[in-house]
Amino acid sequence: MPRPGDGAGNDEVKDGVSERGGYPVERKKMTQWMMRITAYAERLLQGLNDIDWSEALKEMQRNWIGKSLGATVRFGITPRGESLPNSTDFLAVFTTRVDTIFGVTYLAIAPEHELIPQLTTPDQQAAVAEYVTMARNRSERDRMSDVKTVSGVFTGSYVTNPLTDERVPVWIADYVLAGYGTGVVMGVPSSDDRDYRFAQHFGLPIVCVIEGTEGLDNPCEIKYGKLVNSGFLNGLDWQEAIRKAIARAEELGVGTGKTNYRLRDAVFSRQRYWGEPVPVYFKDKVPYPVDESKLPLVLPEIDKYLPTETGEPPLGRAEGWKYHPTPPSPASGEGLKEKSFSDAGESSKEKSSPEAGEDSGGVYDYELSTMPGWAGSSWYWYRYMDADNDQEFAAREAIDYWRDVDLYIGGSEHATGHLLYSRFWNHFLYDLGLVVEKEPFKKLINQGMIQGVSEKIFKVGASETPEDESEKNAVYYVDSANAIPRKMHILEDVGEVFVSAEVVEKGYPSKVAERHVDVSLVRDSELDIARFTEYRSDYTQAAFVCEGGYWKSGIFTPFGNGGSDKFRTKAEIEKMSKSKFNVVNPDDVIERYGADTLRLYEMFLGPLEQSKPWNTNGIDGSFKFLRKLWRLFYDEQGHWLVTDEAPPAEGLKTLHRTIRKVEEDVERYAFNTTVSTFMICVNELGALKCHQRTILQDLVIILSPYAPHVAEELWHQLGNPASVTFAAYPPFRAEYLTEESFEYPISINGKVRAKITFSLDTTPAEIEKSVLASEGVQKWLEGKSPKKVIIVPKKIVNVVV
RNA sequence: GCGGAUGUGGCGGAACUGGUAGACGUGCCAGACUUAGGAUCUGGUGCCGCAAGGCGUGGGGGUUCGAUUCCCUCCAUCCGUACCA
Repeated sequence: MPRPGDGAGNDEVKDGVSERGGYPVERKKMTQWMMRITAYAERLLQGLNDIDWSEALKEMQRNWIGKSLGATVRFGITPRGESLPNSTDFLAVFTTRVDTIFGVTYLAIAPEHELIPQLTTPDQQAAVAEYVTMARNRSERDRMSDVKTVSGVFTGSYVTNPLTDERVPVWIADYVLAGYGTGVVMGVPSSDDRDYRFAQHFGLPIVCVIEGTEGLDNPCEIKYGKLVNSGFLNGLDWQEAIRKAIARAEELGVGTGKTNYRLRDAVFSRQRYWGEPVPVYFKDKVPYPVDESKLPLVLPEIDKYLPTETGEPPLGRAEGWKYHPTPPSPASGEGLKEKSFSDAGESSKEKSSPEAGEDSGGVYDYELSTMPGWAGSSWYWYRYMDADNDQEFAAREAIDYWRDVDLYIGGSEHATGHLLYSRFWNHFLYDLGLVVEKEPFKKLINQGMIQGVSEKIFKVGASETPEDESEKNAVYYVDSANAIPRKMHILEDVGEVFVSAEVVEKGYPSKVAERHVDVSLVRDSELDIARFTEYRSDYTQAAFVCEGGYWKSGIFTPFGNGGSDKFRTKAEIEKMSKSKFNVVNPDDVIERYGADTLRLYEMFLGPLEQSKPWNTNGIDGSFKFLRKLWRLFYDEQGHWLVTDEAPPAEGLKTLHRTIRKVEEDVERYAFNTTVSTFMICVNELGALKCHQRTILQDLVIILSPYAPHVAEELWHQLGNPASVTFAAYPPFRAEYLTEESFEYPISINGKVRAKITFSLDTTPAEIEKSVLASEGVQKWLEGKSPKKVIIVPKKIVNVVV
């Protein structure tokens, strides 16, 4: 997690604060190592088509990469009687909707745009300077949280629309982001909501170019259609118009088709201690890679894990941590400055000058920043393939054998972080020829999150503003007869007032604030006041208002309205988090029921992908199941029940039905139904009083991945010396499941009215005959003959009347 | 706004390619054994109705002999994301 003082990438900043930790983020210029993930943007996008991941996750990555197809068009800067200093005579605009170019009524540029000084006319100088300063001082956070306010300023200059030859004004607006596209937006108020708001606010003209938008209150309601008022684009469908507009722009030499990505390069430096040191040293401020013979570079010891006084990262504290190059090593010492990483898919032809860092002595400073967490997490699975290899990250044979990850089960919170970086690294390693698969994770399942159930109480007057004194010690109750809240008691010496959730729901006149309470203090939505005040000694003098009275110092004072004396909490489902006091520790469950029960219960809760609140109601079911299983082996007095008799047909049928179902379920990751299958199996074997070794031994094997501890124990009790994990999985045998007859549900007009059993060799004609003759069906026919009889073998009979 | 997902008993959920809706578990009701039980066992339990029967998978419509499942439409909830031009 980043801490104050760390560097963070764009992707690690959210709403102006660090995504993890929530620290305020400040823009600061510093030299950073970056990973050029943008070079892989297109391949990372295309690769998504080849992997079996959830659509939600793929979509998140697609959005993050943010590919947009569009065009850059150059708007000529109208001479205003003086020449521009930099001979720049146009403003380039990136747009995904060139087709609407006839609707452009202004251009908006980012407040950071470098041409602002040249574009500003003398009479607008003051206004522009003021606006730019204001926009700059607004923090990232303000700019993001306040998206509704329209602001901007006119530069005084005009540009010429190259496709229409129209003159349009240039404005500065902070809704334009300097970092995206060219930092210039062509304002089309009739087709873009932001442009529309901007034009409305500043009274700029609005020209409708999409058929059917003229006369609408807000023309942006229709964004796609045929073009109108658009010269040579008139009558074309918008997509066709884009092609034609680009062609025309290219022909005139005023623009080109262009692809843009939202994805940014990733900052790879961290100004903290714990992380892999970057194997780079500096000579005359130029970075050089550390010679391979000196790798791995190990973190030096330091006295304090804090930045140095001069603001250097913690590694700056290491005494004598310097690089001493090994004498002559022809391969080493290429200046990194000279060496450029090749673009994706191309190999670098550039060679740096060999003598750059070739030194045989001297002492140099190391890079002081360390690598981020994803330096390791982006490729670790290759180490699993060959964990003991200390020569390379994994031997070629190991990689050829294991190739990629068959199934990755992970949370969707890693969608645009770890899971994107890993794909990026893997593509890079693939390009270097070091790995054999382009995509690292063939299939990915997002497991649902186990959420917490938070309990909240309501505190009166907990807002920042000082409360009205007369309200401070007042207690209200709801008169149940007319449901009007009444002010009844003024309490003496009351520290705080808390109000039961049911009272708040019915309307409590004072301002109340929600506060989390530890879930262990709540049972069935009732707060244990005694334990709460014990745990929070600052609340010993607090009053707890319930429907029928209030508690204070352990004494209940009734209101006389017959209401409850229970203090209710409000339950809410949230992420489990210490700050929400809703964390439950599985250790408690294990302590009480054992790890197998917990494991089974978690699987039994529901589908793997679904999030659900942690609720131990029903955990007894899993526990009882394991005890029933045990009782197939031992009776209540602890006598061994297993026999070596030949297994009965019914028992074999149960066993093999279970084997089949468990196999099917594991294929579709439906562990919840697997557990219920085991429950059915044990219930049936119990009813059959089935204690034959042949059956129980196979059951133990198929159960062992799901309840490993008890399975292992029973396996040994059965007299097997080796672990059950080495036992051969029992093959499914269909012959035990053969049936001679089937009980047909007989439905009349789609409603099941009767059931009749037929042997499987009964012909449909015979079935129809006896069904129609049967009492149950005759009753519904009321003498009429049926319109139609549908017989689906081994499924259903439907009689249409 | 955009994108993704999910809606079934009191609760968690099952029903895999259209074929007995509610498996399994929990909860609840009744009973057995018990001095007792957070133990065990048996029976019942979608809703309305004394019953016959009717109604039921978020709402409305459609396809079909038959729809939780397929199509259209609307609603609700959750997650992600956003001045991205």
